[in-house]
This record gives sequence, C-alpha cells and structure tokens, in this order.
Amino acid sequence: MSMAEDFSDKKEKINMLMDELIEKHGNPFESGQWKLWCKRPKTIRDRETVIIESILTQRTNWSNVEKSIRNLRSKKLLSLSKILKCPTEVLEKEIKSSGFARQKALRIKNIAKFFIYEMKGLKSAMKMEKDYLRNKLLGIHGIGEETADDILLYALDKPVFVIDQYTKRFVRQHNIAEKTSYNYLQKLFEFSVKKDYKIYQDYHALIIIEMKGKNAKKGNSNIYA
DNA sequence: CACCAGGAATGTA
DNA sequence: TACATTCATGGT
Repeated sequence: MSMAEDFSDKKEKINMLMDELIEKHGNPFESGQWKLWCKRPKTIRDRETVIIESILTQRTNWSNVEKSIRNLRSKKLLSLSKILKCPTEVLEKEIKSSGFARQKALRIKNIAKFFIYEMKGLKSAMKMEKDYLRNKLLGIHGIGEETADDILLYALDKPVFVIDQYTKRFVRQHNIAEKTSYNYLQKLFEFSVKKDYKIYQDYHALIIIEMKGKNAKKGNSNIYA
C-alpha cells in the first residue's frame, strides 16, 4: 500500500473528527478557550514573544510561562535583541518560573542569535521557504521538532502541522492511525487538512482543548511514541 | 529506548 | 505539613 493510499482513508476520518470539534468548541481563537498564544501575532514584537514562549513552554505548564513573560515585559526584555544583550544570569532569574532556567536561557539566546545574525531579522526570515527554515531551526541546540514547528506555525505563519502528545493521544483514541511517530503523523495531517496556517493553528488548538477536557474528566491514560 | 535537565501548581493523606 | 504527580520537550 502506497503512502497516498494509506492516507486517503484516514483523511476523511480526520476531517470528520475536526468538524465535530469545531461544532463542539467553536473557533479556539475567538471562544477564549485557547490560552496559549491566544491572539494571532500581528507585529514583529508579537512574533518574537511567541518565539520566546515556544522555548519557555517546553516541559512545563502555561501559567509558569505567563509569569516569566510578565517578568521579561516588566524588565523591558521581551524582544530578541534585548535578550541578546542581556546577561545570561539576569535572563535566568526572570524566567525561573518556567523551570530549566539555565538551559532555557541559553536556548533563547541561541534562537535570538539565529534570527538576528543569521536571518537578519524576523521580517526576512518570514520570507524564507518553510523546509529551509525548519532544517535551520532543528540545527539550533535546544530546538527539537515540536518547538521548531511551534515557531514556524505560530510565530512565522508557516503551514506546518504541530504534533504533540495531545495530538498523539487524539490519534490513538480515535484509531486514526497505528503509527504515531512525529514524521508520520505530520505528513498525515498535512495531507488531510487544507494547507493554510490559520486552519493548522485552529485545528491544533482544538485538539488540545478537546484532549485537555477529556483529561480533566477521566484519569490520564498511557501515552507512548 | 532509558535517563536526565527544575520549578510550580495541584492533589492526597 | 509532607509527599506524589503532572505539565505543549530535547539532548545524550
């Protein structure tokens, strides 16, 4: 069975399930249920904030991230250029609430260097091709697939489907696919869903809202990659 | 595949 | 109060 054939029967199921989620939860960016990056970024400053959040949110919950962002904003450090100039110890202190502060401070600096020096700013980075950008991001220490895709989708408006633990759980619970590897699921969703970054944002958000709701009611089930 | 890298919020006794 | 669990992960 070819990849395309394998995908085509799953495509309908995905679209059917997503229609149900839209029906059930509405548009996540308008309903206010989506607490993460709840406004679509407009300005470069917004986009830089999203990039910083994408690192801070690694292995922690959103309220811890919000606290760090508030600290950075009040210290006038909420931009990539400011972060680059800021001593690492100061940065560590401000983002302590997100945990892994020593690692994350270095990671944020790595990203800031990349966008400022190598990409010559966010504006020009946004004009680059998405696969090129993705490979570049994955080459930065501290950025894995999920973080790279968070940045591409939510900060740079690139149509890349983010696969996280919630997405994997969703796929398993609905028997959409047997395989749950990152690459397989990403290809499957990108094949199934109209290639539009706003739709990818909405769908990813909807899956998380849905699965968090289920999590609250029942206990958590086993997750594996 | 196993293990490790911290903090903070929440739940439990 | 003490202790366990959970949280949008990535590197080795």
